[in-house]
Amino acid sequence: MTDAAPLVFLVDDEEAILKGLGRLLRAEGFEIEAYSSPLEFLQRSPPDRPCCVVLDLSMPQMDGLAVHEAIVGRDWPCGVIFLTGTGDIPSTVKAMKLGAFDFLTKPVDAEDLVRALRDALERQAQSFELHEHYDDLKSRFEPLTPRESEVMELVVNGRLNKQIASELDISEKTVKAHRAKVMQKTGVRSLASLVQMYFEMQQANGANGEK
Amino acid sequence: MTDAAPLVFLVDDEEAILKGLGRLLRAEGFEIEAYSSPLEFLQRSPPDRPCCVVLDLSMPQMDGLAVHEAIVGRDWPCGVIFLTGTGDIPSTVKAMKLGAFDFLTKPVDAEDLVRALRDALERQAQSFELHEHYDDLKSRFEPLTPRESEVMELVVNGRLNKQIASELDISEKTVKAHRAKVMQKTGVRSLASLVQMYFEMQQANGANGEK
DNA sequence: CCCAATATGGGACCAAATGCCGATTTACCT
DNA sequence: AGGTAAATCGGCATTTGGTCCCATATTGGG
Repeated sequence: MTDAAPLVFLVDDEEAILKGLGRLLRAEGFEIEAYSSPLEFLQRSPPDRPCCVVLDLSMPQMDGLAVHEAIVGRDWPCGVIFLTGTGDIPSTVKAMKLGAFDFLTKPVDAEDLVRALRDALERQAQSFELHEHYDDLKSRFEPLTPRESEVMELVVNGRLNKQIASELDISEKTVKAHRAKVMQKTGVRSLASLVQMYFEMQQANGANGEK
Repeated sequence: MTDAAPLVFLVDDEEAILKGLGRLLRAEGFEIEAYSSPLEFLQRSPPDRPCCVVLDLSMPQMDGLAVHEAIVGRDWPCGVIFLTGTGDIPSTVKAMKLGAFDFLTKPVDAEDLVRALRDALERQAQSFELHEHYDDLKSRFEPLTPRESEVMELVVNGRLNKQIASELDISEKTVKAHRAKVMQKTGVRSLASLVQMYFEMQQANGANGEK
């Protein structure tokens, strides 16, 4: 809320490009961090807010696509826009399949770059919020003991207390105790909310854990 | 289940390409439909199973990207692989942003094309199943009357019967009647299942309805 | 060795939901 | 005019779930 200036990283081995784009984008109201070395950039601590990288495809130390993969692999809240002078179609396809927001060619039109950045940052802000939401969900289920989770699984799958009791071979009374603990620890006040939270998190794990 | 041969459309204005690719892909076990005119292709009735189009980018009658948009807009269960001799990077980016599976250049390596087709058809089969699942969900909620839907909305959002009664200004008894009808019509036997189905469909509509 | 957390269960009690019987009114279609 | 579906409400019995109180056994850490 306090720091609303969109964060943009510039990664390019040509200092002239960094200087030029830096001035341009700062004037447009972006907060800029420029790196002439991709390795140096990747040593940076992960940003704690939505951001975007403008990334050169071909650099001496490290391939731009590899940087992209590193960003994705480390789960940075960061969109990627490629900017290259030597790109071909296969590279473009590879980058887009990896989830790049855009792939622009040098010399780049300032309008195009700024528009792409705004779009990317907007979408990044959305997925950042979503990510925070999932973190919140995860933190609500963490304090549950294994047994409580086990009971919850059955609850959100529609089993009655008596069914859970017989499946786990315990008394219905104990099921109620676990169930109450679950509701208390997760902070929900209705079964509906619990079910909603549970499956929302299931889907989140499925979406992030796939492939 | 009965017809397992993957369905592939070829759309290219060059008859020679159609002939060549047709023979190649038929030999690989694909079922092929070839069109030398994109307009003719788009007049075809929507396929009822997962499929994939190999689409030429530049054709005299109609732009390949426009065909792609038409496919997406009509909600065909159909992946798109572009195949072009004259493509540039901006076109590639546009196509990939629209959700193309791949973007290959002529002359195409047979291995590449077949691999791309298999990948696309596999992913298409998954999203086809998902789509069918959503259709099933939708059909379960369709027979609900407006009033019943209204009550259900409140139920799955965790309201108690008495709260629903006061919010709708009706008696708790009526709420119970609507609620019972909802459970009966949707065919679920537990509140948990109803909540799960409801939010699953919410998410489906959100995902399909978004820009 | 004691404490905290976990898992287990009993009793009493209340609130909530379900099921099954019934009913009336309204509106719309044939 | 007759029939059908929808929305409204009542009673009553039953089941299910939630909330207090309480207790015991086990385990792991300080």
